[in-house]
Amino acid sequence: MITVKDVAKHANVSVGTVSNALTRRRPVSEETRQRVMQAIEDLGYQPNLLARSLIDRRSYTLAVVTGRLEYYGGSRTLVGIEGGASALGYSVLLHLIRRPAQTDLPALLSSLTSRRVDGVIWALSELPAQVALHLPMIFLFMPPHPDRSVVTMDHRAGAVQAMQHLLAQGRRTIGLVNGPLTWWVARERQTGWQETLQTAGLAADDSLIVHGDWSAASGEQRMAELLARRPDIDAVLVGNDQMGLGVLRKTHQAGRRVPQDLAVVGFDNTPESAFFWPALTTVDLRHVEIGRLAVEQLVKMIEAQHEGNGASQPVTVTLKPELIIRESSAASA
Amino acid sequence: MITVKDVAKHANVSVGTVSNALTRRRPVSEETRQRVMQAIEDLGYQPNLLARSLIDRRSYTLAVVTGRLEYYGGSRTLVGIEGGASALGYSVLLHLIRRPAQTDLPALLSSLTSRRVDGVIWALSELPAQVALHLPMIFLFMPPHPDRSVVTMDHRAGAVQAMQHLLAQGRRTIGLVNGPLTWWVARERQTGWQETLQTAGLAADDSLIVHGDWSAASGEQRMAELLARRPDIDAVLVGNDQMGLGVLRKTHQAGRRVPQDLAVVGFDNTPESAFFWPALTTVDLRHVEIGRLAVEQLVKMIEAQHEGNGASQPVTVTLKPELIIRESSAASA
DNA sequence: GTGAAAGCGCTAACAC
DNA sequence: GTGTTAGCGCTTTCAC
Repeated sequence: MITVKDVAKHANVSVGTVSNALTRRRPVSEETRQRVMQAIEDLGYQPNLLARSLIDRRSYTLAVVTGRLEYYGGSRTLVGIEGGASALGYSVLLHLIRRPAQTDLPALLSSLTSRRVDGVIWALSELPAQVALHLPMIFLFMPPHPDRSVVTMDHRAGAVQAMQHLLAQGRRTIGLVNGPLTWWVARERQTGWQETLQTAGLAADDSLIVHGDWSAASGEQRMAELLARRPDIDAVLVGNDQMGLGVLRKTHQAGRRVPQDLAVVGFDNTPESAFFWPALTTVDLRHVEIGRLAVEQLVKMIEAQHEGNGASQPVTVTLKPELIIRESSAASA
Repeated sequence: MITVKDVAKHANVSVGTVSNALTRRRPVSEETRQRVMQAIEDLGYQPNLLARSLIDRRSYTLAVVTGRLEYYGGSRTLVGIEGGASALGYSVLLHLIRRPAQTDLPALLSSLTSRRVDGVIWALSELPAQVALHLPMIFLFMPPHPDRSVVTMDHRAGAVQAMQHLLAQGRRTIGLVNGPLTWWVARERQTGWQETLQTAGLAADDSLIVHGDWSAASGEQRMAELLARRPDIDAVLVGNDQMGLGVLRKTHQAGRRVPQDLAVVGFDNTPESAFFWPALTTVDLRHVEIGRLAVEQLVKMIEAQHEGNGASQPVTVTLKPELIIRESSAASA
């Protein structure tokens, strides 16, 4: 492995000059710069970023801790994070947590600080017991909190939008195929569903609610139960598009037409949802933007801390979702 | 930030002893070990892995270079890679390449060596112009090659399996909705399609082939064209499940029943495919296993190199896919 | 078994 | 502008 020393010798300069030529932190005469560059070229020198990090006390690395990539939201958010990070000159260290409950979260966190990551994006609804205070962190998929920097989406508003749309289409008995209530987003959407019904003077009865696990499989199963219990429903709000797929399938099997007999609205706006049968009306959750915003916010915090301004004030950013109207929620025949 | 020095002082030992107590590379008396551990606890010491890496000349970090996560295969493979890596004590540095053609691949590679990653998993069909020879690398989504270590899937065999199944169900005029032929996997599957037809004494006419871009949208469009040109088809082999979704939708719109009038088989075995209408027969590509195997192979290469055995011989691992039979390919009525 | 000192590859501070 | 040297936090000789 070839080092600054070799380059310095080859270019007939000192190691300090090589460093200066490379980082431009101090001026170097154009002529020697050329010579250094030539030497670097000749020797195929690759600076050791680890050594530099040791001095700079920063690694230009961000860690992202997230859950199962099969959830569309998590996967898209990761895309946004990676894009934002590489645009800002940071690398991304990826940690996928399959079973948060069985995972030693504090140990993970200390492994991250050992690797001297500059910041962490915590995209997992489970929180680590205690957070290293000096490490800049952004939390996703979580309610706003005064002590934490959070980038989040107004899921409740999304549910309200979807419900108002269904009401406007003449629907009156609207079921809810939700995800598990252990998820904050699921609780928020349920509140939105409930509030809208109550405001409209309609019953938000518990018998209208079932809970899946976000999978298409569970959507199908839970929809069967809902249909058996409340055959009178004329619409369903579904926690995500994947469950929406299962709901559509079960509805067909039950001999009901969508949207004539039953309207369906999902969440996520996956690319596939436009090609379901019929095309699914859905709430776009702007996952990629969330990821990008999270990185930008995090990098701001890192820079601030590095300028010596100490830990910055927690910040909350809340995005509004967008309703995408397609065939599955057209007015009843 | 607190260092070995602080710990040493606090425990009344030398820094060397702290290091030995921590890494167990050299024996330390039980009594002093306890004292050191206590000091670490007291001070909340976090060893700096960067400094350690500088000496060890290894970072226990793997880089994965891959494309768009919206492709199911890429996303699942990443899950396998991360799982394998963390099981073996390695971290994963993620690089998502949106536009391979516009990306400076050699620059990316040298940034990786600058970060002193121990190895690279190249899960991108585009190759970097020249590869640093000393850096262990595994290539995915690529044909076997004598100079490269490749972990791959026998896509041709997958296509053959699917085609033989369709023939066994009595289908005779089988279209192909493929991905772009710029992708090796698409070329392989097309060869499998063609060979099976020819072996069966059936025409593998070009008019039976259309090419989408792997999206559901393109599946729908291309299927429309295929149906217009060859209304006589009684089955289609589709390059992936997402396009399969579009194909199903267009087929319904055209008033054809699946599977009675037309059988459909996809590739990938996405969880959703079992909930398409009707449930989609598909070829499982075992993406997670590919990722896991790739990491295991890579780590072997890294260890070998680190033991001083020099660069190891290139290895090729080829997995066989598995056909998952569902409703969409049942025998014609 | 433990301490002192050298050194991994680099940048920063201080000379000139 | 450039060279020299100390030192980032750690491991690893080499003494004892």
